[in-house]
Amino acid sequence: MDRPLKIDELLCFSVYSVNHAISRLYRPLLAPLGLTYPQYLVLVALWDRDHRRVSDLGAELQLDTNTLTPLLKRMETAGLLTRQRNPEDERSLIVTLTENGRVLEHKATELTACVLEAMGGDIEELSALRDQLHALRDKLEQR
Amino acid sequence: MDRPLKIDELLCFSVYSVNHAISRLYRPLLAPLGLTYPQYLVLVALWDRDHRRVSDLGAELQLDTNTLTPLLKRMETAGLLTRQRNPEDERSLIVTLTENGRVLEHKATELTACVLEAMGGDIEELSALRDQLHALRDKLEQR
DNA sequence: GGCGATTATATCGTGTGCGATATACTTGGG
DNA sequence: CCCAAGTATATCGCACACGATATAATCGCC
Repeated sequence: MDRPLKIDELLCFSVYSVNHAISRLYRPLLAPLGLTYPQYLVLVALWDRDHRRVSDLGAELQLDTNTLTPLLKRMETAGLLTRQRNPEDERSLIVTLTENGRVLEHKATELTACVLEAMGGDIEELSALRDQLHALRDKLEQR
Repeated sequence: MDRPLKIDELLCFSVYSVNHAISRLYRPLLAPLGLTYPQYLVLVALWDRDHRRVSDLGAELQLDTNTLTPLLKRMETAGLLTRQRNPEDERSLIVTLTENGRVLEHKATELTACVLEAMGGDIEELSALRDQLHALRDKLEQR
């Protein structure tokens, strides 16, 4: 295939494009909670496992501290979490959800249902797509 | 499924995550050409169809002028394209590739091959994934 | 032909992402 | 015990995204 590819033929563009579409889908749903989409992803990670270091969060979300530090500071200001130096190792910072941050998990459940519905509602199909994307991500990361 | 989802179970996160992985893959490949990843996508669109209005580009790339205007200005400064008011309708702006911008298409061919290889090289599989993502994007947009 | 509505682009402010660099703390070898 | 190397987070600068708003040109209706 030597012919130059059109934009809609590029897998990378379809990923780019779907990512923005998803972000636009979440925006109005998250706005009433005072959350941005990346902030919501941080919360999802913290709801699962709390009281952990910034670098742990970063490893899971694939984000470095140059992104996470200001993001977490905004979330701290919003009263969703606390940032405390680890007494065992003063270099590291422990991120812990506040009651406010924990409570949002309930509201997020409806949100997930809403997103699922917007995506067509076929869980089998969407799970398969997710697994293919994970496989692709792993391929890209192992380089 | 009432159980709260973990981050790796969310399709939206896998898309988010793959998008960043792809962007990180392209970055070092595009850096020698002086391009960012979004700028590259603009070029792909322009290589296919040149001499068109900002809003046309925006419709194809799903970007509004608040993103495109500064992006295109940077590309104009870099000598990749020109921005000229349409004489037929002075409201609109016609974007045209310069020779410099057109020439990059050749170099991009190797780049596509490199990206394909990083993604595993199975064109059938990757095309199928792309088509699923397009279907998802269309579902999300029609809301 | 004038003027309000519409359209096309631009500007502003905020929030990510990320490369490069800085700072604070800990560890390990002499 | 001291200091160089390593580690964890922070800061800086730049480039997107995008909601909200502004500006300039055109259109349509009377």
